Amino acid sequence: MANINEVAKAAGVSISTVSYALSGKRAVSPDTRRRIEKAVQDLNYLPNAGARMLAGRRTQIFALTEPLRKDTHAPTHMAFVLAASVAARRHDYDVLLLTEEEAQQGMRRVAANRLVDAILVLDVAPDDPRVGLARSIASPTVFIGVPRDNAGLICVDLDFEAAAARAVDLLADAGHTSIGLVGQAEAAYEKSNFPPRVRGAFLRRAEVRDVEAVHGTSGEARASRTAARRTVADMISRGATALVLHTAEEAHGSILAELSERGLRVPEDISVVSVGASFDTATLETPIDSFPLDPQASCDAAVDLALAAVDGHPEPAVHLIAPRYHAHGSIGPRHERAVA
Amino acid sequence: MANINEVAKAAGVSISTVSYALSGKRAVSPDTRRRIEKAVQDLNYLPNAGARMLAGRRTQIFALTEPLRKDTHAPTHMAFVLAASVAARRHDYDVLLLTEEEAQQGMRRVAANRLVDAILVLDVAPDDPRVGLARSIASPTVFIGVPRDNAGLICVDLDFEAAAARAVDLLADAGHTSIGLVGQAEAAYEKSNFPPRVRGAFLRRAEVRDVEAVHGTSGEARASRTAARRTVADMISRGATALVLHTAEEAHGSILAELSERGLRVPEDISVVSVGASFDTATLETPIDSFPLDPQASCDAAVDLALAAVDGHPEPAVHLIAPRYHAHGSIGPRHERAVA
DNA sequence: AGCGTTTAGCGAAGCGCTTCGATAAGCATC
DNA sequence: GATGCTTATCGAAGCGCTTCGCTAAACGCT
Repeated sequence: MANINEVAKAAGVSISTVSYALSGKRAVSPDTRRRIEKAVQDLNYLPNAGARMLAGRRTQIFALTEPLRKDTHAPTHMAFVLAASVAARRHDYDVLLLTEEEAQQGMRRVAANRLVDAILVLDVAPDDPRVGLARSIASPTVFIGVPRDNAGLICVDLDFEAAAARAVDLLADAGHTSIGLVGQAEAAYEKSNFPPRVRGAFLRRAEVRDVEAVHGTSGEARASRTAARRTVADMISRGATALVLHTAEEAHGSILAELSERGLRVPEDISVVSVGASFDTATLETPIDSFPLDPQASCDAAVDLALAAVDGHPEPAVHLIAPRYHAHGSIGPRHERAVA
Repeated sequence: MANINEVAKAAGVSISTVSYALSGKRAVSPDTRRRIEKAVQDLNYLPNAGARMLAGRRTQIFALTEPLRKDTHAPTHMAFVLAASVAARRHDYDVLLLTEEEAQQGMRRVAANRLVDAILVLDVAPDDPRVGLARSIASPTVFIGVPRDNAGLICVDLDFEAAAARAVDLLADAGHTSIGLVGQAEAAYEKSNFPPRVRGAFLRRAEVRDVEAVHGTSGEARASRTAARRTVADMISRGATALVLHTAEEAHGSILAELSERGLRVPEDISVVSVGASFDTATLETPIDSFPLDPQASCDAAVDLALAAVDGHPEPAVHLIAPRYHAHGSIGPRHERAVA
């Protein structure tokens, strides 16, 4: 309610001194600073957001676009939204939500509006319409995910290729010579950007390591328990002694159930490692080694890039985040066994 | 990029005329209006958000607080966030996210800040700390959910009591004399505001209709498949011929599985109706009649109330939304049958 | 003592809008 | 033709801040 004028009066200084004391952009004597700080406390002063936007060049707001697709995994998405908000707040930024239908028109609006300093794009599709939009608007835009055509864009993502390759390496190092990748539903390979990246890297690395590799999906249009189980059963009958999982939590569950029903113990009879999971694989029925999705790391990086872009140092490039490995004892040496 | 000055120049009028033409707050001649509209189009003009906030009294932004609890059901929550955003946009409002940890301090901040015109509070707990906060800040605050102490607050919620009572009525009208309510996990009766309301209304209405009623939960700390199935099994063995479900989607699924495993057909052998579901009960294995949660209706109402409060007509009261009934043929007349 | 240099603070000009009078023109009235 | 109403438009003040440029005072040098 109080404004800078009242603070200035209370502290016995001019408003410009108050402004400089608060922003730190010019030196203010320790004594004066203390008087101003006291006045700020006493009056419970916070600078008016609108005035700040108008006079300063910043709005201290990022826009965050919601997913375009209806079938986005809600908990994962929430984790990203949360991580983005927290990262933004650490830099004194707020987050404005641009939802689905409004995402595109909204991006245009808040950019022209000068309502936000930058836009963060979540849940990026391979051919995302927001790519073209980003190129045509004034606001710096950071993609959390990598569209196919990313020339000139600022993108951040987990390095799925590296994660998949390291998963293969771990298994190959343990002596496995036949590895299965249980991937997402087939439809996801069209609509989302990382499933194909995981698959590609998996197959390439298997080739390099000279291990037999098969890829199977966990459903057609959408992931299903039965499809995932069928895929696993098939892989096992074909001699796979290790599995890389790139599926949702439910599918992880049913895959582990399938293994246990076949009397296969992890890691004694079969090794399992998860890639790009959005949940905690340690709390599964059988804890699973994992290169998880890292919303926080991604969003932290995205916010840093957004800030840099706001400051006029845009770094148009794909910034990949090194995957982190969480070991939970689900990888073991290969043992000969009868096919279950 | 263009500002009101350039528009005024292009249209050959003063800036105040442009402002009045766009806001419609004073009459502008049709001819002038057309020239201004053309200039706006040509220059792709949108009024600067900061300037508008400062000069006008509105920011055209609502804050939306995220849930405080970690165990909130993500898809349901997303539905509310989405519905709130859409409702807000219909009135030319944007939505600013205040997440968990920041929810309380953030409410204070954006209120003092004048960053938002009103605050919408989601996922309200019975003893929500945001209640006291709401009373102490300047921003109008609308609760989507009903805290225990709601004196002087503006609250919106589905009328859970009415839904539960109507569910009982439907079943009693169909001739059922023993009804079970499968509720949420026990912990939810402390942490959330509506489970106890549903249970209370269920029991009271059963009393009025003179039918036998039992209430069971679907878990302790958190809902579990097995607990839900056990509760159902118990109810059936005690002679229940109808069930009211107030559980999550997964529990609905396992309850239906339990029924089908016992050879009980819906609605021939047992009637089922769902209350307060956040998902579509028509797409379950067996479609179930439902009085669903209605994020859209709730959020529409919340936004209307927020707008009224911004305009200085606050309506401190609990506004209950009449439940809507979706029939899918899961209620039938009572038939004698042997206990399964 | 006289000089330049740094330091701390002030005043004022905007940022781009909204909104309050004021005014001029158009029209009807007597 | 003077009077009073409308109607359409304009000018200017002001929203609360940031920031530029300036001025004193204080300081250090020779």
